[in-house]
Amino acid sequence: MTSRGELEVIALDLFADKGFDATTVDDIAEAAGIGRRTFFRYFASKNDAVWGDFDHALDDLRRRLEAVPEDVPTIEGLRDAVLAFNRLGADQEAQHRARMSLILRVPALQAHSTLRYAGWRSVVATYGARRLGCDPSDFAPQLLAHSALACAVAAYDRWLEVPASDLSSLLDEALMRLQIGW
Amino acid sequence: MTSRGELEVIALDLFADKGFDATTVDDIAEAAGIGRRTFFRYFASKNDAVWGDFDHALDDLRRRLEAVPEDVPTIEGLRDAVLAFNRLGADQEAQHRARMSLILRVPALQAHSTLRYAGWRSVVATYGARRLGCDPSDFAPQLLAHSALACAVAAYDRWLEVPASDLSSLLDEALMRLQIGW
DNA sequence: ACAGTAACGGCACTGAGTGCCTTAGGACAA
DNA sequence: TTGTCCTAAGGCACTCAGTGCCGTTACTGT
Repeated sequence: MTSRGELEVIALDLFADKGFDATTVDDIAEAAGIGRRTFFRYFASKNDAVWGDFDHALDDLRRRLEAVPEDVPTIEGLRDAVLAFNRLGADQEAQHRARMSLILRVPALQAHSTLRYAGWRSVVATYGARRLGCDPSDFAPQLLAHSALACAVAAYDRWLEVPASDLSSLLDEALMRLQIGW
Repeated sequence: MTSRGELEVIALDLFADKGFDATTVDDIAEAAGIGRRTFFRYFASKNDAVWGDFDHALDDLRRRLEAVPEDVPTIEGLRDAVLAFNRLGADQEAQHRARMSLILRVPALQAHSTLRYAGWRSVVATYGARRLGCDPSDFAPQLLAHSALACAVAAYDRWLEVPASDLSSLLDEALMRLQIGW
């Protein structure tokens, strides 16, 4: 009996070892001692194994955004929430780097990430709509969500590029740009 | 003898007819009267058939950005170039809508688009670096490129969502936001 | 002990993408 | 005309992700 979390660790280890593309689902299943078919009961795709329980993590972001007081300006509240959402303990840093390096650097995962980011954008658009007094499907909150995501991804990309960099600072800098414009 | 362009038209027709996922490469090859193997000599993947000659189109954007005069503010020059790049003749509108609808609405293509967008971002980052007096790999031009792409994609998304909308106006509005901030 | 239910996983299939190798056709020199 | 070379074409066989179907195992409550 292997839990979803354990399976994720096994997969991540193999990806780190052999690379994502060179690791087959058979490899993961064999390493975990489960059937190949069972892997696909835990994860909809090989790609998804890298994302852990992202939907659950999004609940955290959603709660943080819902808790932003009305008197805090929209973008400042967004920035605070995104920074808190992406804050890591020193012990998680290496693991998170490995995970994000896969997501942002392996073409197959880079492509797949777009589908996962849609959930993130939806959460941000809902917050934006509340603050702007409109519907989440309106142009403004959608544009805000796309733009905020762009800032976050650019910050992550930079963080991976520069080993000594601080993720929080980069996110802060990027989202400050979102606020003040170019 | 079928050219790449003709093959693209055949593929797009089939995608419109049966849907992207339900159309196999075999279907396309058969409709074009070529071998399945030959299809993959024209396009690296089924996804790429939707994109036409995007690399060639990017050359156009690159030239427009290179031609932006020094005395035009960075974001204004970017906005002018992006608007011109995305200007359509009335005869191309329906076709472009169909193409972009596939790219932005079919999950497989939505995912794949990220890889194509990288080229677009690279062009914009190069422009940004020139105007900011730094390297294209620096944080600022990368952030600018990510942010500008977010605006463009959000505008396209809205354009597809609202049948009567005007793409140029939406791009203009989104890139204006990039300039003035939130 | 037994029926019901959910997880497990084997099997066979589809479809994308790839490497290898053969063949057809056009260009060109002798 | 004939031989040579080169390139586009494509057949074949393979890998691998993902899926539907179905039998089996194991755990639950009665």
